Amino acid sequence: MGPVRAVACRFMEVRDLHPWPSTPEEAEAIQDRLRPLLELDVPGPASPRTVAGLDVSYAGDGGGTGTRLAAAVVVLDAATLDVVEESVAVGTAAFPYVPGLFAFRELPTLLDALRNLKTTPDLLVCDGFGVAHPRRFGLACHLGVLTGLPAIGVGKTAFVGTYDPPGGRRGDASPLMHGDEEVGRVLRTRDGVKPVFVSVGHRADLGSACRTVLALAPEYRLPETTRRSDRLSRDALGT
DNA sequence: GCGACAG
DNA sequence: ATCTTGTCGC
Repeated sequence: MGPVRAVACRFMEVRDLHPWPSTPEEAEAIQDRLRPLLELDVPGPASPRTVAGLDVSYAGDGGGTGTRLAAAVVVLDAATLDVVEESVAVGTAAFPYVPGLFAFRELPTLLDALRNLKTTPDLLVCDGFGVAHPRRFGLACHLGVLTGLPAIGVGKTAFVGTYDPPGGRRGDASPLMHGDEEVGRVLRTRDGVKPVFVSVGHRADLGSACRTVLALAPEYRLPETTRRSDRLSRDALGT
């Protein structure tokens, strides 16, 4: 029983705990039920050897249910940024787009892509947020709990929270505050370029998450993990 | 009450 | 997310 099973079994186990939601109320209830399973106070992967980037592309309108989509996972060697493994899965949007319930749209197809992986990555880098979420349970949290793997989120725009603009140089960061809690960090990955929003999802700490994101983004604003998975998912749609 | 709101 | 032209800059 190899790594493939480790991911697949984890998903099956959790999926059996609840039916797929058909209403926003049911979806919120699932988030509330899974949130206690989060492990947030553990030191994140200090130096992950392999890091998986996940992203989804849509064909046509990306608002409703049933839209065709492609989910891609690209595993990189964290030290060299070389591609270790790739996986793509096509499917349909499993839920309408509702801010705060975004994960339910692409989760099934993302898990399909993860299931086909032979590698068990040391860290999942998701497109979106972790605990920087209205109910502290964004996509990175959901994926982390379902797979049992350390997971973080990297968002391109703010969702919840307030912050002061970080310094203008690469590496500068400022806390993303929600109430009196630091739910994430606004991190500048390139001099003079719009920062990204990093938050923890599962089994990771914010400091390690930011260091890893910086290491993954030596040249461009977005980490190579998301750039690679974005390209792969786009290609899979044929467009 | 009204608007804003990850991808 | 996706629909889209040209344009400024490294």
